[in-house]
Amino acid sequence: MDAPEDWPRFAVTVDLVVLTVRDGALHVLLVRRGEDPWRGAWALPGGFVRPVEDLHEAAARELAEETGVHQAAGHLEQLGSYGAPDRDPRMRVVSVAHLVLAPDLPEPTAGTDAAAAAWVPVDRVAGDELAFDHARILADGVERARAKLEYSPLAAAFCAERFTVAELRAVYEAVWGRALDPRNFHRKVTSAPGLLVDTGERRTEGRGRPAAVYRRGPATTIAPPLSRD
Amino acid sequence: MDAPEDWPRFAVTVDLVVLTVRDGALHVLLVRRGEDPWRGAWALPGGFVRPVEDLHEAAARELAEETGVHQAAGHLEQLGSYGAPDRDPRMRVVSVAHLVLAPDLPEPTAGTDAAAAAWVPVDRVAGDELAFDHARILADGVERARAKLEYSPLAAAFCAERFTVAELRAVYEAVWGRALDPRNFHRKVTSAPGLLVDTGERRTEGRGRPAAVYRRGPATTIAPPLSRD
DNA sequence: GCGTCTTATCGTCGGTGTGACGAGAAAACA
DNA sequence: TGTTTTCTCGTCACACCGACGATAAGACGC
Repeated sequence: MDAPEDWPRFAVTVDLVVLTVRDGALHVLLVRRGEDPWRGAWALPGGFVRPVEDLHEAAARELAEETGVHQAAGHLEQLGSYGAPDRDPRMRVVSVAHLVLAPDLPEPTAGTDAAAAAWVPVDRVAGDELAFDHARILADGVERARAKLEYSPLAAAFCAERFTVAELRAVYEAVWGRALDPRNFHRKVTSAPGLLVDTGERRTEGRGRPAAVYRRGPATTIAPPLSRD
Repeated sequence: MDAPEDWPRFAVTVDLVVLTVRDGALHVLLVRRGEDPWRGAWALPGGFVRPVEDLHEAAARELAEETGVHQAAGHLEQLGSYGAPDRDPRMRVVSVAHLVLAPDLPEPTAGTDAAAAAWVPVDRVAGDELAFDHARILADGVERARAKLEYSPLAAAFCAERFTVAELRAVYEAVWGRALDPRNFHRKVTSAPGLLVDTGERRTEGRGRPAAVYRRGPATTIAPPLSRD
């Protein structure tokens, strides 16, 4: 099977698990499907990969097009591919899922394809109300995010460019669903080499002593890792 | 773009990074291409996904067909997808790469498609002698394997069903390319709950005191992780 | 202005895991 | 029988961790 007519034809899509932290809870960006199948159901944003673009490009493009989110501020990585033969009743589709971690954003803008888009707390998404196999993709994405916070500086992708230790801690608490000791957390992240860069700036957030404002440092891993036990 | 004629058609393949430990070194299974493009170059084994099979099934099938390796003994997981528009000059191909960790096997059996197959030490694979983007896929697979040994019981996938602590340590040393202290390694793996099950059996390997023989335990993670520093 | 509250930041302390390494156990080999 | 080799168990100093006390520095109510 080597002639161009011989290989099975697939449609290839990218689906996006876009996560953010709002009001102390992890949220995922969902769109409501306007077409069959699964018309009216919530789904992950996504779309077809174009004939001439890389998978990563396609994901970034769909992210901007369909959700108005620009990758620059956050983090985009490939999550995995899903290609069960019957996952889409119309045709054979392989979806390359991507994970996006974004700072809290004003409001989801419904894109061209989607009837509506909304941030939904991940623990309020019932598995059976998502289209296709998106419940599994979402679960894999959330688990990936939870695991990566342990040993990577990725939590900062949920924050604005300048942030305080408390804001960073709030991200961990939201993603892990668990309260962390502010003193130990402060010690760990400030002592991890290259993780945070002190801007010298201070910021007072309502009550309490003003907090130092940091930027992301050059570190690519957190050693030793934080523990989510 | 919703009619079946509208979406771009892709070929979807699975490529396999099959790793094993031989003679104290990490080896990868390569096949020599018998057809253009890249005729005569080494490549990762792989092939087209069939119209009705899941990606994981396709990887397991290609593994058995093309290399004679049966997954049962080892470990098979998805590594990631590669879909640069120009990665195959013939057509638009998205490859879903999989990572296989297998015990040392007698000899690679050249499969139907491949002119030849061979175990090659990974540190002797020159990047520019691999077909397509397989050098990058291989690098990603090796890095995934190295990282996973830290916190998962996956090293046992490189061993036979029953193995000694020294054999397990040899796997770590081969994959990480670094000598480990036998005493500290022994302490860590035997004290990690659920990692090893003592079979009661002993085995004497040439000289030295006979070693206890273990099977894999039910643990899915190693806590605390081993460190490869 | 002055206490009070709240949050940020720094320190302390006991427990635990770690790497470096010593020492004994149990085999093969000369 | 001694030597060598490898496996296995201990020891010890050190780093780190979680729990938590103490202090710093702002806002707030009066």
